[in-house]
Amino acid sequence: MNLMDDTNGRETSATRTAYLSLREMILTGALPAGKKLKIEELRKLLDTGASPVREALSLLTSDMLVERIDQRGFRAAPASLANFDEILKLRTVLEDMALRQSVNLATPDWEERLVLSHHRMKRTADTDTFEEAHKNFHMTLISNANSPMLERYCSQLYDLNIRYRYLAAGGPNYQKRDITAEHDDIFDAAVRRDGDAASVALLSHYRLTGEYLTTQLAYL
Amino acid sequence: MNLMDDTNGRETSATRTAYLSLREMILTGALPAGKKLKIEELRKLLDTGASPVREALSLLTSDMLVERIDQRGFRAAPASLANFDEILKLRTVLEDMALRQSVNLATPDWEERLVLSHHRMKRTADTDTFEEAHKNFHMTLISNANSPMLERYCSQLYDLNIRYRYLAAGGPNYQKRDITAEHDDIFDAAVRRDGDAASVALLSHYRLTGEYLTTQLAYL
DNA sequence: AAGGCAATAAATATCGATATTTTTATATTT
DNA sequence: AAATATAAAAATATCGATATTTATTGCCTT
Repeated sequence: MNLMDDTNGRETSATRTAYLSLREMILTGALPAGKKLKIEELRKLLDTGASPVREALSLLTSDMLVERIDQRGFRAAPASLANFDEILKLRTVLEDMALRQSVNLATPDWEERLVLSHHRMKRTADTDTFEEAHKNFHMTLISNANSPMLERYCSQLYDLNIRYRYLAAGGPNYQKRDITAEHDDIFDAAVRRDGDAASVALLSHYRLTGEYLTTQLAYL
Repeated sequence: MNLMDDTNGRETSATRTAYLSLREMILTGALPAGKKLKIEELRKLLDTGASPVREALSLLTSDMLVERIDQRGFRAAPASLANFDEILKLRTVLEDMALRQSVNLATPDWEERLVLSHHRMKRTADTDTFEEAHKNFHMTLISNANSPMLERYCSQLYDLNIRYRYLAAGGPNYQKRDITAEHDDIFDAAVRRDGDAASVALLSHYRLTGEYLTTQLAYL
């Protein structure tokens, strides 16, 4: 009964493992939007107990990636064009605020973290760790706003958006747009501490992405 | 073992009951900010099992009323002036957006719900159901924005703010300000579908409340 | 006496089993 | 044949017990 050795990947709880796996599966579409999430199924799929699965699903509810229907279990949050529009609109408002605050409070330390995250993102272009580096760059941009709740909302909305990228393309493949240049614009403005310009560049970045995804998602 | 009769208040799960109780206790300060929330204690306090308590705490994490520290349990979210300021700032931005959208999409049905919620709030002034009616009024104001996520954020932030009102006063007692007049201003502007005026009135309402609470909370 | 180590105590996380509720399938009645 | 009631099956919610992990206390060494 005590299989302590097969969990050689120490220092992590079953709940956390389940949480990360399920999150990944929902973001990438392995668990499609709207799908009923049966505890027993997931338990077998992840090879763990029912309690960690339940708790992981509860946590995903915070992230709005899972819906909980009292007494009737869980399901992957449904996707729709309306929902995508909502996410986009909230994102623009909140990230605008966050980025301006962040630039406003600029410090050498933040600047260095920004340079680093920007560099790493460029380095990982076309690799499968780009997704991670990309999020890290965007989060670093707003990480100096000194507003944990705002950052949390932005992070949440960012993740929700990822799902629509996968829905649109079946994977994180960007189109002809020069994304790199767009990122550079945001980065440059931030480093020279021009909040207005940074915000304009960021919003333009989101607007373009939004328009592209909207056409791709027309069938939703 | 089957005590089916003592749960005569049917149609509710143990988790939901625990969730509501704990939420109330945190909002009113019965469970003070920052306090460690031990499963066993709460289990006895609420006279229920450990699973519902655990799950309720997970749900409260979504509401940012409880913090979860992996492998080290839960605690009531800490309170601070900085946190209060953050809530206030986010609230003004998001409710401004929500109210404008709501007024913009005004319909007869919404108007009627608004009239009703306003009336009920005035009726319950000085009773202990005022709190509920007050929240209902504010939520009705933005309920026509057609943006579930935005509404959810606003609702969350509203609740977080309640806690600071209790922290400031030990109870929901307002001060000399003519709150009723402030509410009437918002209400009137909304009904005559003047989004700008409604937003100005609402933000003024929040700003005044914010200033009052800030002085009361100086010791935090 | 201060700092660190070991043993103990406490609390959390997880599991497996059971009770409840909801859903599905079947039969009965109009 | 359609609609409703009933029975069976499936799934969720809950419980109680156990295994792990973290925190505490006292003891030993320097």
